Amino acid sequence: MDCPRLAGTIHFYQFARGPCPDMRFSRMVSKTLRSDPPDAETASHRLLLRAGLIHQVAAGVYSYLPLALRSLRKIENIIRKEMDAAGGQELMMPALQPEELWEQTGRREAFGDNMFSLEDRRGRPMVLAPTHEEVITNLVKANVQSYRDLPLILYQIQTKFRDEPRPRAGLVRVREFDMKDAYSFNADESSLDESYQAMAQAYRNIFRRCGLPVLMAEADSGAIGGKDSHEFLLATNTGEDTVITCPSCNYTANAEKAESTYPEVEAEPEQALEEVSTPGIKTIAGLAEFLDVPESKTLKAVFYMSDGEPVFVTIRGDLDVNEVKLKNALQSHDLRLAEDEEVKAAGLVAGSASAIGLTDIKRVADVSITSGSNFVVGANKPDTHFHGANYPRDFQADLITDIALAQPGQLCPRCGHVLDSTKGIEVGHIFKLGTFFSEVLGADFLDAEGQQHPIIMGCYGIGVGRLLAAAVEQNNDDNGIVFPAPIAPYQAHLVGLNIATEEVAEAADKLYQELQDAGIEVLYDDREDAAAGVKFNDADLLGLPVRLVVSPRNLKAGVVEIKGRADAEAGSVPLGGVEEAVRDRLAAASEWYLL
RNA sequence: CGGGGUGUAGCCCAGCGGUAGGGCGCCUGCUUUGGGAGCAGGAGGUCGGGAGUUCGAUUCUCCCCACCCCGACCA
Repeated sequence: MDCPRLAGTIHFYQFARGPCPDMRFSRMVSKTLRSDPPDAETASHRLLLRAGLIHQVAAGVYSYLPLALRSLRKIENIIRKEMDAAGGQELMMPALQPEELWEQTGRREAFGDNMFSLEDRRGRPMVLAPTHEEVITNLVKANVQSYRDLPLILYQIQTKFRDEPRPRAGLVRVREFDMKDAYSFNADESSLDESYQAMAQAYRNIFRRCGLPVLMAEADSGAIGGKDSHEFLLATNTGEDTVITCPSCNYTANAEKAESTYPEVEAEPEQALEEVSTPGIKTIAGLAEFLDVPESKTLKAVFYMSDGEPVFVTIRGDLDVNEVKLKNALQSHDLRLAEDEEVKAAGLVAGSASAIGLTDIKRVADVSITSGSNFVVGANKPDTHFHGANYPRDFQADLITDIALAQPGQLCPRCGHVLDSTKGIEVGHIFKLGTFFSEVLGADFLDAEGQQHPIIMGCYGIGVGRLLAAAVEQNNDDNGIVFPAPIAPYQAHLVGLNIATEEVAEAADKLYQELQDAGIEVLYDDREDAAAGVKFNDADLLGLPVRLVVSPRNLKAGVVEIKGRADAEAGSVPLGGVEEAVRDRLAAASEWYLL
């Protein structure tokens, strides 16, 4: 059908109002799906596809349709404002980069198959960048020579590429994605800390202004780099990460990093080491039951391969190994569970192994083994265990440190309260990098005394597309998305019922125009051939914050129906008062995050 | 990379050794309009790709590819 406001004026709208003009439903490219896409299992994947926001091109590669793009732009603009307010300068760096650049820092090998690579026409190896530390460090190296040029915070919002082993859950883990990455450059540690704190505060502001409650969690800082690292996560049922939280003192940490304490096992007089027959017992649970001892009175043996070397790990039976902590403790590049043949080759008896008598293999133990006594441990022969094993009398380790996985129900390391846990999607990560990149690439500055130092760096990322997915994951109901108002593609969904009748068409068109003139973003369902039920269901599915209904019934009463997406019941307002009512609704919906 | 699953119309799916069907959507007309309407007519398919078996393969066999889920992986 005709679209008078668009006909012949496409260019005007593109320039006057950005790439996405206000929209009539009948002209919108995307279609809503009547049924759930069968392959999409998580809520955000299902709803983003079904509502017509995204379209899959390949595994982990999506097109973003106009509705999604509007939402992404809103998120980006919130990010821009906060980054600028924190002193950031926006720039843009290339996604296409020479592979050589990555070889200089050793990260070509570190990223391995996770990096997309290609050749240009001259056969020169190129990569698609997964992140931009190399490029930005060189850029700063060329532009900064003095402490007077520091500190500096630079950021970009750009497409990143990572050839993930397993893309999943729609926009949650993809191979091409929109990301904001920022980098700080400082002359000393306290200045780095100031930049880090400024970014942390900017992040809190960003998520609040997006209408999204966020968890800021202590995080593992990984192979490269410094002391501090925090993740920002949205709590969702389907998150990839587990966060340990303390309801009392607000200690919050990724389970990869989290510490915990657990009740001390009562110390007993040491008993003699005594062999017991345990036929067919291979697990801690089975052992504890068979011998009628608590699991905390047993020791668990786990076998790993660390950079090709077998490692024997001992931990108290009621605890589990945190592989990230173990990897860090070993300074290992590649850590994995040992396979059966490797266990046999090392002369170990799976199910009945212990450190007793072991000397020709690297032994790591969790600190938990030092606080208990008279443990049940493996006897290093089949179907046999020892009773009364004690550290260090009966066994030792080459390295004893905290390698235990924190679990809900254990106690907070700060205040002793019982810990809780939640699943979440990581949407941001901030990080003190230190001088790794500036040293390798020679980004130095002269201090006030004329001394040369490597610039101290930090990096700060937000996954924009993933934030959209996480927002939908966190905000939906049986009927569809419930968009937080600040990142909704449009603020209002104007539905015309019986729109073929002249009075309704006139009134709805007029209202559409008035709302736009008032600066309210409106999606106008002007379809003549869609039944009322279709329109209501589509409105619920898209989940815009405010729904307005113009119909013969409402017109007769001189009103327009108004309903917030999250409201149970609709209300009505006089025709003249719609704009104000919409503003009230939007303001009410955003009360908490505008505080 | 290991395990499991799926590829048939824009979407969801059925089917079968004899050359393809339903629902939704789409087009035309009529009728209808407050929570996924009705009637009539119509368009739309290299049945993921290749090879093999067969008189004949969408169907059986083998190989490959793509996608989904679980795991590994995720500075």
